[in-house]
Amino acid sequence: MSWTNERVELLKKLWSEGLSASQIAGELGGVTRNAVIGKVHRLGLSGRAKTTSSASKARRARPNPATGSAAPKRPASQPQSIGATALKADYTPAPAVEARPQVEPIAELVPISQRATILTLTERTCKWPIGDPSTDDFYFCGRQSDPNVPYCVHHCKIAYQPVSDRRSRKVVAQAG
DNA sequence: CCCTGATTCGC
DNA sequence: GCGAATCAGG
Repeated sequence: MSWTNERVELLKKLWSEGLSASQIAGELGGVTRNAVIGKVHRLGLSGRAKTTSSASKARRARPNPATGSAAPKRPASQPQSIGATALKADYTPAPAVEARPQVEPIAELVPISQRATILTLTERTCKWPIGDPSTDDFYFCGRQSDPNVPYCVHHCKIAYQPVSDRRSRKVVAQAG
């Protein structure tokens, strides 16, 4: 695949919305996350509003295996003011396939950076649905989970608790 | 191990 | 320009 105008526009859009490079690569198709990152840099889009995770620290790269000439290139650190585009994704995630467990108070404690959409779930991400699938406030917990279980440790506790326990837990949560 | 973005450099 | 390989970091 090549970087057509449309694909570049979509890349810009998704990148500005805060999607990760691998997620964007999945959306575009036919490219790897490396390709996406490379393109982002060539477009001068690097450095999003808030560094997603470890953006600010990685600075060194390959130690020149071929030439042996240890010539560090220019850091290329232009300020690159990014327009304050909305961080909120406006694509509508697919509705949950499985029956949706009750929304628990923990939902609001999921860090935004860890939340997942139906598109970003893997075997190792918590699939606990949060919010109403018919709205665009819907997402999945997205925390890391064991490959063998559908939920993170926290939601496993909720999902596999006896119903009576769950109720009392909820009452407490609502009261407080 | 999973993941993230950053960087270099052969093509 | 492109992107795999490689890096540093959570």
